[in-house]
Amino acid sequence: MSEFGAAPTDRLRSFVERIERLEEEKSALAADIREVYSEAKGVGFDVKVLRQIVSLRKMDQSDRREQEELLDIYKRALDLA
Amino acid sequence: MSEFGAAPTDRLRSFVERIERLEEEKSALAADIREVYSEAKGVGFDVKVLRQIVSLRKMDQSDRREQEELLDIYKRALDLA
Amino acid sequence: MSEFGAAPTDRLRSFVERIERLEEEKSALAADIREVYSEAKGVGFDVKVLRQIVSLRKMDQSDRREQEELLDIYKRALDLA
Amino acid sequence: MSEFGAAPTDRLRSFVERIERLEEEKSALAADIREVYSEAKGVGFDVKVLRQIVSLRKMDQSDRREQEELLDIYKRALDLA
DNA sequence: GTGGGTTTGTGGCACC
DNA sequence: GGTGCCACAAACCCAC
Repeated sequence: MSEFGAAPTDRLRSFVERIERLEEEKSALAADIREVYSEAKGVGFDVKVLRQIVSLRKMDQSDRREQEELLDIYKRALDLA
Repeated sequence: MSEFGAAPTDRLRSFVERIERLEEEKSALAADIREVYSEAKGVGFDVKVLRQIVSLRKMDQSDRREQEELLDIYKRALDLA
Repeated sequence: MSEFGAAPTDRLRSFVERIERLEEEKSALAADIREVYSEAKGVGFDVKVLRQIVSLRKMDQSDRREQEELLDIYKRALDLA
Repeated sequence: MSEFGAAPTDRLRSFVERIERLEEEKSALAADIREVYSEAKGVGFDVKVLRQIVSLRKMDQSDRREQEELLDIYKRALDLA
């Protein structure tokens, strides 16, 4: 069973720890975001709709238009409009 | 057709922008993480294996905790806790 | 370390196996569904929009109206309409 | 504002209905599974622990496979495969 | 462009 | 009754 020498092992450990540290920070931010949604909900905003808004604003405008237009066509075809 | 007044609109915008800012930071961290993997790859480590390592180190904790919890539940169920 | 007697152990095993069997069937159906989407895509339909349609049809009509109306209000407030 | 002709509309409707039928069956199975858990609970088993058991039995396979794959990758990396 | 993996969103569930 | 949690399913993204 081959194995790494001391130097590669140290480098490996270093990479892993850097990643773990960054992922910890990322998790903390995710928690912050959940908290903001929760706060918004607390003053009466609808969280689900809020998420839709954020998602829409993230989309390129022309893509959004296209998507909405396509949905409309499908909806009309199925009498859902 | 109802709509928001000026104050709720401002609050809404504020929430949305706070969320967007946090998500931006989160995305930046995700990019950082990708970069570390890329750097590791650059010195010869296998990214996929590296990801598995990180994942295993993360799992080892939660699995053990789960396991302990499971044991605890059994013990309590049998009045041995 | 306490443990179950023979009868409870059998019952437990029976429950677990029933669940596993049902989950297997559920997975098979999930695969079927993916296949239908794939087939629809193959003849030119947009899968994402298709999913939206299915989702909308699942919603109660009045709920759907409400949701859409609410989204509209938020969109107008943020000049996304 | 474009829209579908009669034939594409029929095809669309057909796809949607096939999906809805399959999803109905899937939901029914999900309900069955919930019912089995409920029944198990009714005779004194702990549902949460039961879920963990099912999950562990499922994981035992995939984890072992993952583990073997990981080993394989290492071996190939070291020209031992 | 396709597949895998990660992440996000939804729904059921228990607790309060 | 509602709120937080957790598990599952869907969407997204990257790498190939």
